[in-house]
Amino acid sequence: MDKPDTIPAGSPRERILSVASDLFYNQGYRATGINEVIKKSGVAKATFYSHFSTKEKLARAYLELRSTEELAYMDSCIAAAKGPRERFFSVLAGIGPWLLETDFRGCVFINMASEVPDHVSPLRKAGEKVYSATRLRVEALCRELIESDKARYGHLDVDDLTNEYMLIFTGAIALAAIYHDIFPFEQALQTLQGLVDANTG
Amino acid sequence: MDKPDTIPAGSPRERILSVASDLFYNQGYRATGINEVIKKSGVAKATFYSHFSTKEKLARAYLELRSTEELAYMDSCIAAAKGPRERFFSVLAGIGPWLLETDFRGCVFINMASEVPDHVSPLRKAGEKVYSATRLRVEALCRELIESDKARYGHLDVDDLTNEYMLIFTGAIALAAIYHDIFPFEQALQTLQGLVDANTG
DNA sequence: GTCTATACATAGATAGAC
DNA sequence: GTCTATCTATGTATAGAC
Repeated sequence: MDKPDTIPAGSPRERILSVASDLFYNQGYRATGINEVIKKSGVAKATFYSHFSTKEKLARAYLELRSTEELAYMDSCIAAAKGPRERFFSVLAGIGPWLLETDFRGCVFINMASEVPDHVSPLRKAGEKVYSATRLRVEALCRELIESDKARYGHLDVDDLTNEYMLIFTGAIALAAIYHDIFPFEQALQTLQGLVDANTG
Repeated sequence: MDKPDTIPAGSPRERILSVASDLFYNQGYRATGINEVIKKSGVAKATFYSHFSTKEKLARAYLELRSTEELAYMDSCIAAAKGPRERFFSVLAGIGPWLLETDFRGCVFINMASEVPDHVSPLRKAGEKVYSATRLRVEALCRELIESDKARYGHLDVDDLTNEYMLIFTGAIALAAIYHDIFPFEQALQTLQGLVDANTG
C-alpha cells in the first residue's frame, strides 16, 4: 500500500513534495503520516528530515506549491481566452476541468483550514493569500469587461461584480465537493452569465 | 487540558455526543482522539464503547446531530421572518450570527468531507443530505417570493434563483472561514438583494 | 546522502476486576 | 455502569552505523 512502487522523478526534495502534495490533498493532512510520505518518496528518513524538519514545514511547502500551481493555471486560462468577455469567464470556466481532474476533492486551502484549529497558523494564511490573489485577477477582468462596452456593461459596478464572482466561484467548488458532481459548476457559469447579461431598467 | 473539569449534563450518550460535536468541529475529526472525548465526557471507556462501537459511528451521530440542529435553526429563522421578502432573505441572514458563534470555522459537512477520502462514505453522504434539504427550503422561499408579487419578481426563474442562492450561501460560509471575517456574508446579502431587485428590460 | 534501530507519545480498541 | 491495565498499530522525531 505504501511501498515505493512508483517513485516520482526529480531531486529528493521534489519527490517528497510531489508525494506529500498528492497525499495531503487526496486523503487529508492529518490522515497522512510522515512515514507514508517517506516510503512513497523513496528517500531515507534522515534525508526527509534534512529537507523538512517538521511536518508543519512540509505542509507549508505543500501550500506554497499549490498556490503557485493554481495561480499559474488560472493565468494560463486567462491568457488563452480571447476578448474581454471570454477572459472574464475564463477564471470560473477553468475550474471545470480542474474539478474533474481532482475528483471533486474541493479547495486545497479550505480543506487544510478545516484541519487547522489555530486561525493564525501560517497554514491558514496561505489560503487567505491565494483567495486575495485570485480576487485581484477577477477584479481586473471585471473592470476590463465593463470598460470594453460601456453601453452594455456600464451599469455594472466593479466591486459588486467582483464580490459576486468570488462568492459564486467559491460556492461552486464547495458544492461540487459536497455533491461530488459537476453540476454546481455549470450552475455557476449560468449564474455569472445572468449577472452580466441582465439589464437595469 | 483534557481533564473533565467541565463535564456537560445529561445521559452518558448525550455527554459523549456533546463533547464530540464540540471537538470534531473545533479541532477537526482526525485531530480529535477517542481518549480525549472519553475524558472530557466524564464517562468510562467501556461506557463509551457500549454506545459507539467505533469512532466512525460516533462521527455519524455527530453529523446527524448537527444536521438536525442546523436545519432546525434554519427553520426558526424562516419562521421568525415576516412576509415573503424577509422570509426569502432569512436563510442567508441566519448564517450571520452563526458565523460569529462558530468563530468562522466553516461548514461542518464540508470540513468533514475534506477529511474523508472515500466519497461514498456515510460521513460524506450526510453533507449531501443537508445541502439538499437546505435547497428544498430555499426553493420554496424563492417560489413564494416570486408569486407574492408577479409584477416585481415575475421575471425571475425559481430554479435559477435557487441555484444562485445556494452558490452564494455556500460561498459566503467558505470565504468567511478562509478570511476569518464576516465581510463575505455581508457581500452575499448585498448580492442576493441585487439579484431580486434587478429588472429585466 | 543511505540504512536500521529506536525513542516516546498517542491512536483506536479490548479485557477483566469491581 | 465504574475503574485500571493492556494490546497493537502508528504517529513524529532522533541517533548511529555505513
